[in-house]
Amino acid sequence: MSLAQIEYFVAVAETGNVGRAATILRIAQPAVSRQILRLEDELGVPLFHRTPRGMDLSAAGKVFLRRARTVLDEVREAKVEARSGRLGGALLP
Amino acid sequence: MSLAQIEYFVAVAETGNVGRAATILRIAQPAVSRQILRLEDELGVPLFHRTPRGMDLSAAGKVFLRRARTVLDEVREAKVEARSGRLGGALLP
DNA sequence: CGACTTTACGGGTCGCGTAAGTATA
DNA sequence: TATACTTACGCGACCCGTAAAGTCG
Repeated sequence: MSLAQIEYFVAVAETGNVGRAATILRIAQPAVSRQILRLEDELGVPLFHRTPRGMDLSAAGKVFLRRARTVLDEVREAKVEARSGRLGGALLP
Repeated sequence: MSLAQIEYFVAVAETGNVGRAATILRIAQPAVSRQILRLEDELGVPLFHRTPRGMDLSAAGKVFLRRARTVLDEVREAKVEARSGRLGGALLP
């Protein structure tokens, strides 16, 4: 699993559409489709139900989405905090 | 930034030693050293102080370590939850 | 039929491992 | 000189983009 896969997954989940997610991510549709498939393969669970109109989150997908967002948020915060030297909520001597 | 870089960073932070971290990670030392350098370069902040006896966390490194552990924990939980189909704290019909 | 997703294929990039180099007490 | 980190180099794997194929209401 990679951070890129998690980003792609969130984008597809939010748009319900691989093509639209790809546009937002500024990459081609097959790249997004492949990484979603690879992610599902690694997890062993489908994250979406495929319909002729797009992608619909499965039960496992809904669960995964929460964690995926948390991961991306934490990564963003980690970057900001490390760069600014700010402490993360705890006081260290 | 990649999940591998975060894993390597945590391993080095916990061992205080690139070589030992590499052994734990079952990869060669240069691989670990390079990813740490690349991570520091991306953040623009040194995460460790280099000493003749190993690597010592910098202030930024200590801050980053908290977030790094959270990220890895969330990723682990995401996998487990998605595979088991368990809900993440919310009740859905 | 129509919109969407998936597979095939070629090229560029990234990461690892081995080996050599650098630095400090 | 001993220990640990860093750079050089060659190779394999991964990812992307374009193009073609498959799927389902």
